[in-house]
Amino acid sequence: MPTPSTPRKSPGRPPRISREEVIEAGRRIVAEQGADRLTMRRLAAEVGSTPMALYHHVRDKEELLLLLLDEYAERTMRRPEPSGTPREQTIAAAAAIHDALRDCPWAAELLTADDLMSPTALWFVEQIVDGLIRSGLTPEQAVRGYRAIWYYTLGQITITAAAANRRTRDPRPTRRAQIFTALDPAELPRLARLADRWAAITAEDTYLDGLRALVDGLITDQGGNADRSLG
Amino acid sequence: MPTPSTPRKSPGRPPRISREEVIEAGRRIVAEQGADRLTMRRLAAEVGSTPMALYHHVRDKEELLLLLLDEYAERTMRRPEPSGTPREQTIAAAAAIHDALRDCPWAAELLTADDLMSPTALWFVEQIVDGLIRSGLTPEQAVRGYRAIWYYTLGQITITAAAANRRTRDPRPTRRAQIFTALDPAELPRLARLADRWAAITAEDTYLDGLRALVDGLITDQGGNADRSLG
DNA sequence: GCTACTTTTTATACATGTACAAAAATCAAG
DNA sequence: CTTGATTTTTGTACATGTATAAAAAGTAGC
Repeated sequence: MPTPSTPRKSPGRPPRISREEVIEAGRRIVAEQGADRLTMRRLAAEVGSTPMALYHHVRDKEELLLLLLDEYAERTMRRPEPSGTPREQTIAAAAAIHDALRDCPWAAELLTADDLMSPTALWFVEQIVDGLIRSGLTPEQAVRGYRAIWYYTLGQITITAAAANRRTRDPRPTRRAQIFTALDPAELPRLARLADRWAAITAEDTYLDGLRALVDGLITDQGGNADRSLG
Repeated sequence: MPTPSTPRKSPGRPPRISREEVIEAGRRIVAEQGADRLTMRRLAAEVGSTPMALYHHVRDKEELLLLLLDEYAERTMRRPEPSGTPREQTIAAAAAIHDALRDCPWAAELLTADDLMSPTALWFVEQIVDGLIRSGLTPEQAVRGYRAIWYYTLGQITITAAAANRRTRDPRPTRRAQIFTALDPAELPRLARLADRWAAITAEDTYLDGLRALVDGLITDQGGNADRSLG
């Protein structure tokens, strides 16, 4: 962490690359070649240095990707105008996070690690929590509710991203297909009857339906005195 | 896939190791040394063979882990006696899956890939779907509801497992801590006011609360004619 | 110039999953 | 016994993140 408080030249070997340079080069590689082509060696070549030199400017590859994600969020996430009930505000904010992540599939596994998002995305978290509080939850309940929404959202992103990956990279029949064709109707009647429709149903994008159900459940389960006016 | 339909000896070089041997050795390594010590090279040494020989018996490491997970589920998951409303049945089945995965942290990232669980666990899926249908949902709605529950459950497991990993391996302060101490109360009033309680609240295990909310929301959102009798 | 100290860069090394190709070990046919 | 076909095993190689230690390049004090 170079402290430029004093403009005096700092001791030590002068850096040939900067943190900003590294991040910028990473952004370029991801944009031009895709996130899976971003390796520390390629990145080093891009900035004209060696792999290990990068580690003096970013802690590890994960931190670099989180920084890229911050930039991405700041560039693309737009705040919706405030309108609708608190419930709708919560749903809109969660959906905005979901949409941003859906278009950025390499981000999913990152966010399982650090549980919060970029500074930019915190505004959306605020909207979710605020909507829940104005729906009648206590602040503590609202935070727990936000966590539930976050679990649901990240789970959906992770699973559908992985499924898409699987389809493009490996056309072999999935285990699900094999198992579902051989279900015992006596043991598992519901699943057996649904077997042929299962693939189609699970291929739908039902994020919003589940999100609405979850938010409704959170509001009615834990907040009796909901403020349903527009505030 | 050796087809033992005809007991006649098959041509080709006779195998020195079997699929079952590989799986058993894998189980042993995971039990004695932990899942992160299970590498293809160690496994090969354990069965007295070479790494690449394993690939004639399992497709890749992921398939091996899925097989181990099947075994684990079969060994540990116990069916609860059928009691309670359909709603409670759904919740109990989901909670059973959750508990099994919580005690098996290496499984989480696996299941983001293949969207279904072991044959043993399918019984619990049946219970979830059945409970939703008996609560008034159509079969299609019930499958979508199950998916929502699955997203929520896997998201919760993944995130809390990753957080635990982080804490044990890297005591550096998380980004969340740094960001939350410097929140602007004018921009993000709710979060600023909650900042000091945030860590404690998000450390709680609130899986069941969220699950109940989600199931309630699924039932009341989409099924008006719920069967609330015991059936 | 020389020494101590600090910061950045470089070189080397390891563990990992697994692609690829060659080799080995069996059976059936001639 | 030889030849081919088939299956399993083995050996080699690569790409990856990153640990570790050494080297390089500067400043400050002498």
